[in-house]
Amino acid sequence: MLDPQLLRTALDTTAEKLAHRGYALPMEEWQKLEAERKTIQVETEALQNQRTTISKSIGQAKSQGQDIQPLLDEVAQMGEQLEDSKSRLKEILQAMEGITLYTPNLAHESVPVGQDENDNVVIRSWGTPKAFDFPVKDHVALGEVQRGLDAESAANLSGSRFTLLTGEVAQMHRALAQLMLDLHTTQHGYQEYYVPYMVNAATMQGSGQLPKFADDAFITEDERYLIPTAEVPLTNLVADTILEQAELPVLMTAHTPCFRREAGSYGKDTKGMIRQHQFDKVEMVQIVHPDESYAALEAMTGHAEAVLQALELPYQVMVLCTGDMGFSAAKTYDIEVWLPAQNTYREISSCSNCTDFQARRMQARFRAPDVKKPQLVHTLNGSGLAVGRALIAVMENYQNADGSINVPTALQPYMGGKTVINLAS
RNA sequence: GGAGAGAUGGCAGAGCGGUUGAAUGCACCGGUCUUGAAAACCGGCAUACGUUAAUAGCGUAUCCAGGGUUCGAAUCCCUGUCUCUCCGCCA
Repeated sequence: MLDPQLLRTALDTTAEKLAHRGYALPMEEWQKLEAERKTIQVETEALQNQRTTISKSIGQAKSQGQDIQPLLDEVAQMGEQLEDSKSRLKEILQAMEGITLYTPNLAHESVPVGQDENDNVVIRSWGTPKAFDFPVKDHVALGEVQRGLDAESAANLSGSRFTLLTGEVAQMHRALAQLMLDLHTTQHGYQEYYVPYMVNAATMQGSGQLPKFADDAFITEDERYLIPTAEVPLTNLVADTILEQAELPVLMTAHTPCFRREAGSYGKDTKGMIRQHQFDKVEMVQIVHPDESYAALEAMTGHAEAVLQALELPYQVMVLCTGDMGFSAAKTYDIEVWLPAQNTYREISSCSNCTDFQARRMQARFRAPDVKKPQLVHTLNGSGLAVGRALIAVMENYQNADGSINVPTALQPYMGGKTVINLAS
């Protein structure tokens, strides 16, 4: 949620900034509502004040044994007017909330203005794609050779966009998640969490998934949502709390499955396990002082990169343009890993500074020693990394001509010292 | 799943439907005293929104949440959520 003051005092420039993100702020409607809100709210509060005053004097008169009938008559007239005024105010406030809850965050000034993913900008790259002297297989083919990746069985069990992993491929998937968690907890200062995979609507709204993106989430019969990312439960841990400044920053990480409807992505990445309804991810979340959030974004992006460097996988870092950023983000870096079979870089991590946008929705604040008023914290989240895609990247980048797969050095301790997966022989 | 109890300020804990934003204690902050500290004493100590130049005043809201009764609700009624105790079941 944006600062409502911004919409009152700087409506034009705010609307312009939002337009860069492809969001058209309904300015006229907003201004009309705001003008009416002002009048009605002042009126309602004045009426409320009058009634309270009279009610109190009724109490006094009664205790002194005086006749209260004249006072009752006086207040009787006000009742209806107050009710009307109240309900009108409620309508207006709801209508205004209907606008603010659907309005995305403002982009940071350093974010390039652009339409879509074609306008994202490469910031840096790391590593050199390996030159193969044989035709490379994609992860689907490699999975077949290793008898470890089975889309058909998963489809029989569940439908499309699910994957079944077996044997050493499943083990490597698990090993990757372990490596990531260990790296973040021992090297980067994050505390590990185990979190609920189902959350309520208020939690989904706090981090920005609801109400606008309800179609993207799976919902249970009792109206709980399967988490689309651990960002949702982790970030909401500070909802409705006031932290001491000394407690900041809070660094949290969790390995969870993520569930996404992928509505609107029909026909995209239908082959293989690039885009699934269920995938594992190690997530990083930071709760920081507002002055620190952009430095924290750089650091967090580095934490995600560290995983790829440990796995010795070539990648590039992109800054997303205004038109391609997520709803809650003010600035986002995507990290793309090299996939030789696709001969391109594919997203494996996304790190965002959400500034005070989620904090305002959740009422997550901190108290500075010298400032009386609690202030909103800034929140960040980043994948570190998507485990399924990391598995794909390792399989494809570490493949041999016979379809066997070398185990990256960093991963070997997590796989009982195995140096190669080779079920083909 | 069955039976019962409960939810009040940072914490503990009062609160016959009437001037209660809410007693009291602890914690915390400031002061007096002290060489310093402790103790004692004095004072202060919520959040949001509105109005406003104002982080000044004033107003409104908030005693789990949402409805209702009433001139008036922390207090009464209904629904929901959560917590605790006992029984059952269970990884």
